[in-house]
Amino acid sequence: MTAPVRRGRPRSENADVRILEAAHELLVERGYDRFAMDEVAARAAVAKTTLYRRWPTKDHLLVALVAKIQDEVSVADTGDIRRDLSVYLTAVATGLDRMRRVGRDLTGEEDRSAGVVAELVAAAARHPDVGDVVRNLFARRNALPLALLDRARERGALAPGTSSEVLFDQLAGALYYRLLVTGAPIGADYVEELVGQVLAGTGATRHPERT
Amino acid sequence: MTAPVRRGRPRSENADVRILEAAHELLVERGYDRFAMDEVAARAAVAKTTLYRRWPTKDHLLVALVAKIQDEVSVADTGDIRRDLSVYLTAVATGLDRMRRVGRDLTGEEDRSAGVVAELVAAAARHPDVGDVVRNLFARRNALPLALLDRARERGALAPGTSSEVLFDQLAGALYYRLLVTGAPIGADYVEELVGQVLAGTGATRHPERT
DNA sequence: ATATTTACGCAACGGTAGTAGCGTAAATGG
DNA sequence: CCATTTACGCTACTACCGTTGCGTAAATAT
Repeated sequence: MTAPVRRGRPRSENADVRILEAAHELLVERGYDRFAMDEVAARAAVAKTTLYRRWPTKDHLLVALVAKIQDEVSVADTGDIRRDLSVYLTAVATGLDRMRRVGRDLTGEEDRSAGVVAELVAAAARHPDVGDVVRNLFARRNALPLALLDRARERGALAPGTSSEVLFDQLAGALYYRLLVTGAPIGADYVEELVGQVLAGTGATRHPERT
Repeated sequence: MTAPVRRGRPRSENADVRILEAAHELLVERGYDRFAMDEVAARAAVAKTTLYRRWPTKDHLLVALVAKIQDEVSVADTGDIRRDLSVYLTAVATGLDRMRRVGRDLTGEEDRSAGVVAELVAAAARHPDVGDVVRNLFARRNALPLALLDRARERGALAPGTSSEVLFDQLAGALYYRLLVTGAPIGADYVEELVGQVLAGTGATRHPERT
């Protein structure tokens, strides 16, 4: 798949590794907004121009980094759609909260920290190509839970007319809305109530059905 | 309520007006990220220090500006909760889309523009006090539709157990999720489907009831 | 071997956010 | 009238993002 045999001096893979490691450290230490390209270059022992040869802006670098390190959220399919969704969304909420706190932990200073998710959203809005990466990221991330909903409908656990996509928007949207906009807490009880209320209209059985 | 009779030279109200006007113009022309404080100062014929005496950062200024100019979205209560919600959410979606395009219109250049909403969300995550302003903004903005849902439940058009707040999260959340994260389009048809699916579980009558 | 191509490091630069120091202007309090 | 207090304008400064120019290093092509 990849033996392009390019002409000039090849990119230093070593530099790639060192840059991404330094960036990872720095993101965790400082958060998105206090993250400085100059310091990445210094820590990776690389000229700043080498950074910009690979990623045109700080946003591009950080989105690429997050895309690389984002942990997959596993999806269980026990046949009990209500339970499976609760478990999945709770895991997502935990992950989001951890992302939100990145850069806040080691500094006892004034809380000017990032909110990585919010910054990624802004970066996606600033640069169309970053937006593509972010949307792709979420598309891959959401594929499994969407498939879960589709299977549930096929087995008759959801009303046939309901759209999996809209259903997922209701669930994930509520979480992100609270995280990014209202700042309201997202506890296990909230997730439970949300899933219950979303599934109430779908004819989901309160107890699991087997295929 | 306010005659504090302060000691020294008073703030120039004239400067306040000129600054906010200049900022408004500049935000519309350039969008959030290309908005430059230096240029605001120049256009308002004011020293840059005068800006920073009033708002500690660019984010603070722009959030204050948006809070000031945001247009109220009116809420009709015809007794048909399904219809009222559709109308309301469509108005919100239109407003959001207009906000998203701010700064893109007059430049034929490369599309690096802002997405005011995304930047506000990021600003709220960066500065706790800006977060307070933003949350307050949304709380006021959402008061009327929430009251609409409460009245609907009281008159029996919604199942008694359903939470207005969670219900609203499903609706607004789906919109903002599409706007900020997935970038999926938000048409009138989508709003219709969303409202239908959200209300399906609430026992909302398909035709209005009168009290 | 030599030419070509691409990457690297280095240094300097322009643009923007935000800060600091200082002299001056406009208000209040005695 | 005069001291005090706060606002204003001006200049200069630091920090960071992103760019440019140039000399050098490492690969391929002939």
